[in-house]
Amino acid sequence: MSNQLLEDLEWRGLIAQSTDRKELEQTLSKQISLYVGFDPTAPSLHVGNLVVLLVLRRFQLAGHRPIPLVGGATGLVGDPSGKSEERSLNEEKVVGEWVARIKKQLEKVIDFSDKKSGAIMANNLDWTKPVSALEFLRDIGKHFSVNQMLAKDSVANRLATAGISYTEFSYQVLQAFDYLELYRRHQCKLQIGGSDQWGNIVAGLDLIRKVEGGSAHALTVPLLAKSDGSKFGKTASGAVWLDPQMTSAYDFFQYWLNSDDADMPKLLKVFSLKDRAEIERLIETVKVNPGAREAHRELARELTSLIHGEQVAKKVEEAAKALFGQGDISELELSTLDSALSQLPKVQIKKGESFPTWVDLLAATGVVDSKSAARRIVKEGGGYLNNKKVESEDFTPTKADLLHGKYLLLRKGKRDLAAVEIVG
RNA sequence: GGCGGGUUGCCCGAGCGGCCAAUGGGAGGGGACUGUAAAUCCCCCGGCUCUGCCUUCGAAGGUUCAAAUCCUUCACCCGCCA
Repeated sequence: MSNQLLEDLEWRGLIAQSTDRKELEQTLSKQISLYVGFDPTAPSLHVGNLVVLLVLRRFQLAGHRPIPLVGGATGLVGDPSGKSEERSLNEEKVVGEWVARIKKQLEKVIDFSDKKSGAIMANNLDWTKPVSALEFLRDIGKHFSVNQMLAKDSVANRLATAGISYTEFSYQVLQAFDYLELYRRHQCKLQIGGSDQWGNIVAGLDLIRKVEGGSAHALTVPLLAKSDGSKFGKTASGAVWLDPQMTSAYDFFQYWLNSDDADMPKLLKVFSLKDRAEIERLIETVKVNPGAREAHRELARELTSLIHGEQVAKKVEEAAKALFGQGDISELELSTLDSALSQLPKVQIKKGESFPTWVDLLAATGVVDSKSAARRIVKEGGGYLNNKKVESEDFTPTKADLLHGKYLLLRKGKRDLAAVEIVG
């Protein structure tokens, strides 16, 4: 089974580098504990983090025990890997809040209830905070050669350019300490991370060998890039977050649905927990009938269900169907409309209040950033009310424009939607 | 610690006293074409009470009728020297 897991990962293109493959296979022939660390550098994880989180889930599904770790400690220090400049430190209190939020997200993907392979949540602050600086230097620091630390890519790159503080320089020691601690506490024998984490992970292996004489493994996942070379998981408005407050379930669903056809094989392999046969079938549908976007839809469904729950996923999909449907929007039933619009950004206007002008409405709902932008959009013919183009800036909607006497549907461009609701 | 170079709009990067809201590229946005895709073509891309006004060129002061452009101080970065 172990072999099968690695083979599957390989097929999915999820292995960038690993410690000795044979030994790793052997280790995986029995149930092991393995860990992945997530540093709280933001209030939420984003779809980029999801890649490695799903790999952790794949290991769990194969019978192993995952240990998702939130970096309550490492998040305070800052990982230099992949960063060209020193980062500013976040307040301890803020990081603490982020830790709590990220834990909740981890719980959505990883199963903690199962007895046999139930996950263990870890926070490196738990074992890092009690250690005094002196103890740390004597017990841990002593095992590190600065020469080797300097040779790590993450450090060397920074030395060659923007420089690095002692704080960030120490990061790899902290992460190594984590691995050692998890090895001791839970016999954790494998750490997985993005390919930029290789150096940090190996630092942990070395430490475990020196201190415990034990052997542990490393596995890294390639960093994802889109077929056009741009960074994955970024949109105009920034990263695609897992937190519904930061990226709505609707936008989350749309993100996958609108993925480039050329990226679909890769996206399916990396993000879908479906089996190989099913994924290959879906990839085939992209080739045969790309317009139907069956694969896009399936992936959007699967991931939205995973992160936002099945109920929400269904609603969001229905909303999209209704709002992008061919038919006349005014013919939608009120209940359908209620449900669909509930997923969109919305402003409310009190009954009896006069309507703002078209430009003001667009700006007020946030589909455009400012009134200037709204004017621009209208001038360019990109503003739509109830799916009909409105080209006059100071057009003012009237009651007659309301759908079911209650809603206005605003759209910018092809797919940016918002709603106005009459209340009271 | 000394000397030199740098800090420009989302990013890169021109500008080096008025013609500068600031050349160019990328990212992004709208339109056309399509499939709520890609590629391509056209257009746009600080804000507002929009023929004008306001805020931007690391920060704060100053010189000048006028500063992103000159001067002073401060902060940060990058080189070379110690």
